[in-house]
Amino acid sequence: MPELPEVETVRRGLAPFVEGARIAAARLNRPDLRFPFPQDFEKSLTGRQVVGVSRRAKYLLFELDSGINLLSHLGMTGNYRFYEGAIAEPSRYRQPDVAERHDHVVLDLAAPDGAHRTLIYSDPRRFGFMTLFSSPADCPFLKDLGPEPLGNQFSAPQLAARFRGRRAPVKSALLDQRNVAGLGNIYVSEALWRAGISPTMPTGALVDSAGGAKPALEMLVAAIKSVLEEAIAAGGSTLKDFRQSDGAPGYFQHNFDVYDRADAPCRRAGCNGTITRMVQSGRSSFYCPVCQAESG
DNA sequence: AGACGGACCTGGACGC
DNA sequence: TGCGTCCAGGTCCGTC
Repeated sequence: MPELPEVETVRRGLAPFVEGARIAAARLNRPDLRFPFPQDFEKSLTGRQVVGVSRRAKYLLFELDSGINLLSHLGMTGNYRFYEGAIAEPSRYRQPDVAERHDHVVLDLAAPDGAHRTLIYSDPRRFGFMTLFSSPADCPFLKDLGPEPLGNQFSAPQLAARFRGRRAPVKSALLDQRNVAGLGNIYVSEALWRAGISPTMPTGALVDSAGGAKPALEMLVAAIKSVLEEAIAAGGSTLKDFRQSDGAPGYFQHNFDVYDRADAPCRRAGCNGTITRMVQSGRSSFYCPVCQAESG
């Protein structure tokens, strides 16, 4: 489900619901997701106020008034839904198609005005996980992440320094969260198409002999930013089960130029190519073999 | 360094 | 209707 735009969409939906609320009770319906919940997980949450909800890469971060933070990764199928009022009073936010047997975490919240709210984490495949941390520098999931692609630290020179002399295909390098944090299989394919770069191009071919970014790398950085910004504005992409927190699907999947468009015509003006699916490192890459260059 | 397969899981789509 | 096979937005780990 979730790459950066989907996680950001979830964050924006959740923030007004949980910020300022107190966690009156935390219930786990099983001992683990992808990993076991930490010791004292419920105890660390109970009674705490949620100060804010932020995002780093594909992680949701709930800041608590104790100084402890709850880190939540949605894996492939994780999702949050919430109810105004007690759980026995389903609201319009209810998603009838979400099986309750995959509800793994239930938080009873007390809103600032005292109203009862319920936040539920559901995750059919359980590739998601939750943990607690105090300082990002000490959190193993956060400490090695590369820059946020929509932040000021992400730039062509920065990527050039990471890519210089490397022979890994650019598709793999962009999925490596140490180079840039938050891209996944969909938006990497889309950004490479926008930049006219083949997914198999060695990253070193995007760097000139002085270690600077070639024009293609400048285009790639711009393409990553534009596709992510547009996807966030569209509420993310819904392939199967992603939902915004009000239950609405994302809309950006209608704007895919290559992802899941195998055998369809390339949309680039003047290009007569056909979108092709290939497998790299066991994952699908979609690209146009005519207009996406194999070398810098 | 990096490619690859397998691992973790469930469910939907498809072919027969 | 059912069964087998393949596929899926992510990441981690071991091996060559």
